[in-house]
Amino acid sequence: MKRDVYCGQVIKEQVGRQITLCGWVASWRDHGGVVFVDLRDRTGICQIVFKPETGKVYELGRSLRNEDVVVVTGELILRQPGATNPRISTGEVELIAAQATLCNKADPAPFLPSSHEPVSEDVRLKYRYVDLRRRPMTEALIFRHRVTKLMRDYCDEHGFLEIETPILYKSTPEGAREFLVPSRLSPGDFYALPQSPQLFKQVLMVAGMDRYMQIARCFRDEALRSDRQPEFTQLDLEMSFVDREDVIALVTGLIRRLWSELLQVQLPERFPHMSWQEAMDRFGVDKPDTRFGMELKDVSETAAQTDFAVFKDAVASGGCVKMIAVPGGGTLSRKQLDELTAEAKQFGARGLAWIKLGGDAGAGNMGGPIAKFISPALQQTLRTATGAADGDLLLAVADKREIAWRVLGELRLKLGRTLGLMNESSWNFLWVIDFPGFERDEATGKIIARHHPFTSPLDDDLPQLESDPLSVRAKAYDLVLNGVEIGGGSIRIHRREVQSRIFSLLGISPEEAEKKFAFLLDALRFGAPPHGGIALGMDRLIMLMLGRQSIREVIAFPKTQSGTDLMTQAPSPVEPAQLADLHLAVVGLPPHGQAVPKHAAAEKQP
RNA sequence: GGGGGCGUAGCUCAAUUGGUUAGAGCAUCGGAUUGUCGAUCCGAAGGUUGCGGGUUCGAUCCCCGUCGCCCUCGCCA
Repeated sequence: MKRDVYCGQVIKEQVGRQITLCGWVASWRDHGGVVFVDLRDRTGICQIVFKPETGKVYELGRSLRNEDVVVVTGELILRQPGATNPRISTGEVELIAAQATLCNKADPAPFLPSSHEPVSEDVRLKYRYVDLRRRPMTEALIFRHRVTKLMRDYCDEHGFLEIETPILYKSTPEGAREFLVPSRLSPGDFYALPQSPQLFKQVLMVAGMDRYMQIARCFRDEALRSDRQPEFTQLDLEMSFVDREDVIALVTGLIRRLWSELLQVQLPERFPHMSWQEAMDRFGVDKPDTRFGMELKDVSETAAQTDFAVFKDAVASGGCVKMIAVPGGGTLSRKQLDELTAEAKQFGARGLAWIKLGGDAGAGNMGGPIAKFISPALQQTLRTATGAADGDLLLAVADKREIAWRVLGELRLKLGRTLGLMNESSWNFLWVIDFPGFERDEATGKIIARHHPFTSPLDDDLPQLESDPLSVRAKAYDLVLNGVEIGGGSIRIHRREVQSRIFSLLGISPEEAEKKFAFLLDALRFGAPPHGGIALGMDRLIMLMLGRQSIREVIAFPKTQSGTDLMTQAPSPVEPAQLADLHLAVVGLPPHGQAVPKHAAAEKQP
């Protein structure tokens, strides 16, 4: 071991001692007689001074360039007064080089980790090892380590066992599209990579493990987003003999500890709970951002009395009219309103009605194309119902309930962002509970499980499972932070007859259920305790804790939006012999050897 | 699969209405410089304007195609 101390951790107490530092040249300044080198490692930076009287060591110091790797030994001294650098933690000391070894001369880096200039993301991803030397990235990985460590400690203190579950798993084509892995030993058969360890953790409860946790990798072959990767990490939990509030209390405690120890923020002992129904009615989404108001108001009754046909027809045909009041929105231009309308149409609305309060129409009046259809008395009712005043803007959607929720929910978020209504420094946690257990698939008309088919219905709603399945609520819960879903879970079904009723409701025949979930159904027969759990999205959680804009900023080696790894060039073609071993043939593409990896086509010739 | 944005030197960006030899900062290379810390000064080198085609006397600029990255809808808890 060459190193005595990390660059960022040398302290004044070590002044006068001979110490050895190892690291990368973060910057160099040659003043002819004296050369300064900033040496960087994962902890920070320490200034090295090379002086002419050291001969060869000085000459080596002069030759150092950015990102060279060196080991330097020398005396740590206090800097001269006035020569200190308050911008780095070690700015009051410096190392006078007495010996130095150049471990590896570096080629000029594609970009400099110490530069303040932003670098385009594809370049960063291609040279990720350089990118990870940048302070924000190093800090993100260190922070991530602290989060997982704390989670493991917390779970350990609460009696959880960390148990690994298989990555090579059985295909269960419910939910997201799966990644498949061909089996060499069973020609023609495939494993799937798990979307989550859901069924294994339930089986572990049947096995009597009582409390299971895992920092689990999950795989989903779906479109990517700034908050979605094809492989991502969850804190996966499952507990036996618990009910909803037990899981919620445990996770609340974990989150409070994370915020307290890693962010020095004290969160309330209990996070607000909100039913799914209330979330939709007030915010239009099942993961409300409660950092600002502008809530949805149902004005169907009033709207039906107006002379505006769109409103009357919507209500008459079983739909509704919902509004949001945009504070100060009266100043929006016609162009901006047109853009909002276009946005509304993108989310499924046929149109967007708007009313300006006061302004050109005069104090206490309403303006805009539909104002004339609303009598003064009804105008007053709308003002009261929406809480809007002169200078504000009312946006209205008249449609089916689901469309009105969606459109106004999305517009609310967009306007909240652009108008700067959100308090960026607040942490609004929220448990959303009482989700509907089932919904109707728009395309097929079939009843489908909203969460997954092993979610237990609320005991009170069980009697109406067959008569009115869409009214059945589930023992499911989501944890929402500032409008982002960071976790979700449920109490599971532990009785086989209830599971059978659910399968039958979902149109899954006993034979089909047997084929897909035999092991789980077996397990439920052989002594299943009541159990439930939750999974927290690690990547999103850490992204939010650090205030980053994308989960790629908290993942060491993320993939691009097209699922490629720019550093390793995965995925890539494989040798014909490999395919033959797996009894696979690639069809529908140019013959092997002509097929060029998509991302390689634009590569420049060397 | 649909919509949008971007692509110029190793990196970050300029380049008038389509007009002469495509510029700057940082990095790199050479030189100067004994207290800097985003060092400074002098000099040099560095370009198939992602790729292919088209329009034009002339294309970084306009058009078509294609590849890549990002955002977004669908999709996905």
